[in-house]
Amino acid sequence: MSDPSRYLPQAIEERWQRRWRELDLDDTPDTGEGQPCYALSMFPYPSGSLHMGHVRNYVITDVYARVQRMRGRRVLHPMGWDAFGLPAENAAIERGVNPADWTEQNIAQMRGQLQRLGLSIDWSREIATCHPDYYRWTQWLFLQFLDAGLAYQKEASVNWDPIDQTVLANEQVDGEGRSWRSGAKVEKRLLRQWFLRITAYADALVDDLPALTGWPERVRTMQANWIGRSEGAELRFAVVAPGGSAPIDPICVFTTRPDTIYGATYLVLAPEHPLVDRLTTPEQALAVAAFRDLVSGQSEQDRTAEDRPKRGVPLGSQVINPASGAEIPLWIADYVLADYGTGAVMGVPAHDQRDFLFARRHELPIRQVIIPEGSEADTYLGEAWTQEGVLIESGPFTGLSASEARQAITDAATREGWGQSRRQYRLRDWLISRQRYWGCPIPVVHCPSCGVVPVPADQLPVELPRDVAFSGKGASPLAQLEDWVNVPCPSCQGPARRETDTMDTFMCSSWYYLRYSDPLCDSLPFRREAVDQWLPVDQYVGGIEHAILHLLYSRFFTKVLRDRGLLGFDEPFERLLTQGMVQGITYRNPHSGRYVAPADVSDPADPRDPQTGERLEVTYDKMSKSKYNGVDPARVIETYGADTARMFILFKAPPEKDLEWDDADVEGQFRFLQRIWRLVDSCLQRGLTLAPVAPEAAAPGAAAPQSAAADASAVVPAASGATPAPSPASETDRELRRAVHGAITAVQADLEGNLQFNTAISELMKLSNAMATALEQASPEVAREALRTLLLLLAPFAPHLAEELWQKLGAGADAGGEGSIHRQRWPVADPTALVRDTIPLVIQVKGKVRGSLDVPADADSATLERLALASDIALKWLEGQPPRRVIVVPGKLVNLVP
RNA sequence: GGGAGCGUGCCGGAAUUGGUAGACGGACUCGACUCAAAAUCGAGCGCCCUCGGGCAUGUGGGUUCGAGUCCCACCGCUCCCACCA
Repeated sequence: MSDPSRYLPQAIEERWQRRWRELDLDDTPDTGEGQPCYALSMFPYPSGSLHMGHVRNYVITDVYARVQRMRGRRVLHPMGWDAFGLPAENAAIERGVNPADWTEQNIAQMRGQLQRLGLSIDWSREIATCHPDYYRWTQWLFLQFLDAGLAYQKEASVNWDPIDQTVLANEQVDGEGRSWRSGAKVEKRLLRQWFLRITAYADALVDDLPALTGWPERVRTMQANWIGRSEGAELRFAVVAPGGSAPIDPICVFTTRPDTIYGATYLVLAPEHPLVDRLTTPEQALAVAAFRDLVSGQSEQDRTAEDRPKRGVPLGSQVINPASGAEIPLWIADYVLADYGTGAVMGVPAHDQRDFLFARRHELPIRQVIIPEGSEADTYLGEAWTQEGVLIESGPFTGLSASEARQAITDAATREGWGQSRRQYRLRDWLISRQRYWGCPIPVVHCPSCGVVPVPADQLPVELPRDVAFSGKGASPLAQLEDWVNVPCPSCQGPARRETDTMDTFMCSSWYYLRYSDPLCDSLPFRREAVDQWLPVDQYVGGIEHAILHLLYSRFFTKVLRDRGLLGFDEPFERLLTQGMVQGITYRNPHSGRYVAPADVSDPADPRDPQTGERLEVTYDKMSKSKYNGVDPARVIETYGADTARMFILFKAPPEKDLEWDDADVEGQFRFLQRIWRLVDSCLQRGLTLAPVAPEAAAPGAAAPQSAAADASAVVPAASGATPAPSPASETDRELRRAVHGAITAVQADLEGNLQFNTAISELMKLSNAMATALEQASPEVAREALRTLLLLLAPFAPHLAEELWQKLGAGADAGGEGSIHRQRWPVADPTALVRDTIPLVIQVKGKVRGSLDVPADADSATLERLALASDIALKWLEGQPPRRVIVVPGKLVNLVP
């Protein structure tokens, strides 16, 4: 028989998980009392195994959800699967398994692993993006975009991932030109692709960022940078038509510095600019062709490196500077990008460093038109002057400040018809088509006579055919399926072909949080009343890697659907927590660069390479197979239990910081739970138990509705469900009650605003330490109050242990689940318990702490000053001199300044 | 180059937002229990010291009765963007 005095998590966790499921404890109350609260984790890709990053993510959300439930709110806490994607297709190619089957198996396995963590998830709302009853609505939403003119096809130079054999969106290529998934260097290809017009919402996406005060500043800045709005002007330069040829439209440039127009001494086009051929003179044709060949052979990476020499060739034609009237030469250069602005730049060497370098290299004139205030024009410029200043040599604008001139010149251009102000964005439209099988089919048909025809809504979903041949090469496997591809046109019934590209999986994940509000709805993606009840998400938790990708796309979707009248809010996620990485201890031989598995390191205090005996370098790194530094959550749960894993991951670091996984620390966390177990056990041995709570006082929603006052402040007199305040007799009782109610106040503060689980748990430790010494001397009522409170505060963090001890102590009259600790109300602090008769008053002399004095808690400033001056401390440090100044901070300190 | 953030014991990290720096935990040391080990319990744990104290929150300055917290400069680290005109 197992020793009842020992904490054996394995013996209790599964039992409670089963019991809670029977009681439907985690069901979402769609109606009833209490404010709705939506707690959401970013849903996982079903890779087949849960890793520590998942555990951290879901535990954070779970604790949040559990606390909100105990505080009387109706909580939606769902889970689902971001189930389309390449790994399934690759498994099909490599091992011949069907992607759908592979995905289903992985989901089943991961669902089991999640359930072992004791997460309070409403599994009845589970979704998977690869199920037809989900992707039917992804397709329906795509058609909404199409209908709104926000989805279109165009031929464009796009990012091609040579490993995954598909195109990618700009957001999915990192700063080094690598695919976010495969890590391959992407290539540029000219292809006809589907885009969503996210740029139409660029202003809204930027302008609404400041209002997202519940988001980390960092994420907001990243999004603003990514959208990259800049204000400037579009200016038109007339072309001096090459001898006798037909007149050519003026060339547009975008500039943020119209004030420097008089300094424009040449104009550059991107080598790919469509006008290049027409503007090249016969003498320059060879040179231009050669240069364009050179550029097209370069990778994006080589081309955009900042420190490269700026190469280019003149086209032979001239344009007219619209402000000065000067004829200036036209060039092409590799430092001008075809897909930003107009693909054309006015060259102002004196006031743009790139233009400066280009002009020097190609001996183009450098004309200074802005000088620092109070200085004179330099005869020799060492570099471009890019800051503010005063205009010179600028016709009627000479003498204006640069900022005045920006406005004045733009106004003049508008008046005279050679330009106007313009906003430019770095953001490009979102490329959503993928040449892969395992994704949501794009629901359109290409008809030779009708063009692009949407599949009618009543024919959705366009289902993925199950049996296809996976080659992994070239076009989507769907294109090979003649039976599937050839369909009658929905419009004219003539022969037509289905679109064979599928959607970027980020399309599926851009609206899943909306579906959870109404997961079974089969007439719409969701009903307006359901989505408006639960959304926006109160607390969203996920990794920083989605700071731009998923979070930007989801904001875009929300705004479009709002404009279509499908929902009634502007932003999907009210508060966002970006949790840090979980890192594993990593051993590396600094000479060979080889990684060594922790299991092969015999002495962690002096880690040596088992082969060479060399000293190993120790770091904490993102867990990965190649570094042998992964920690398997299943193993941790088996060894220590889910409660320990949950507590550890929350305690070890603040949630948004990276967390260094260390088995020794996990051990320490287990010891804490064991101490609580023994604490309760010793109470039971002495016959101390808790009385069952009356069900009507316990059930959330059934109890008095959570009032605004109770929500806003922890420090209100005990409400329903709380024990009547015992009248403590002894000093021990008073101290214990102070510890208990101090803990309630502190934990409450840590869970409000910023979620500081680490300090909340340390408060629980302090309380349990205080109870360990005081419980036996305390009166039974006070001891019971302490026990009850400790377990209630512990319940969201260690749900199984808290429930087990709650029941052992007899607090749950477990009928219909009302007696579960997870149906109890969150404790409310009693402010009178925190009151003390005397407080320690710090005595400072000249700002240095010299001691402290016990003084009556309610003493006024004058009394405090008198007490301080009369103290031994003052006597000693003032050496009889009266202080020049006395600063009294009531309740805190007295500072004597001699 | 532009932007955001960070720097506190051996380590992870606290510090009511200007009021006793180092909460809580880990590691470590000593002690109790034990034949022994583990577990558990108790004590210690920033540095220096002549035991009165002195010095300490990356460095240097400033504001203040009082600065980890505010201001200026510098050093170092992390992340994002970057030939974006």
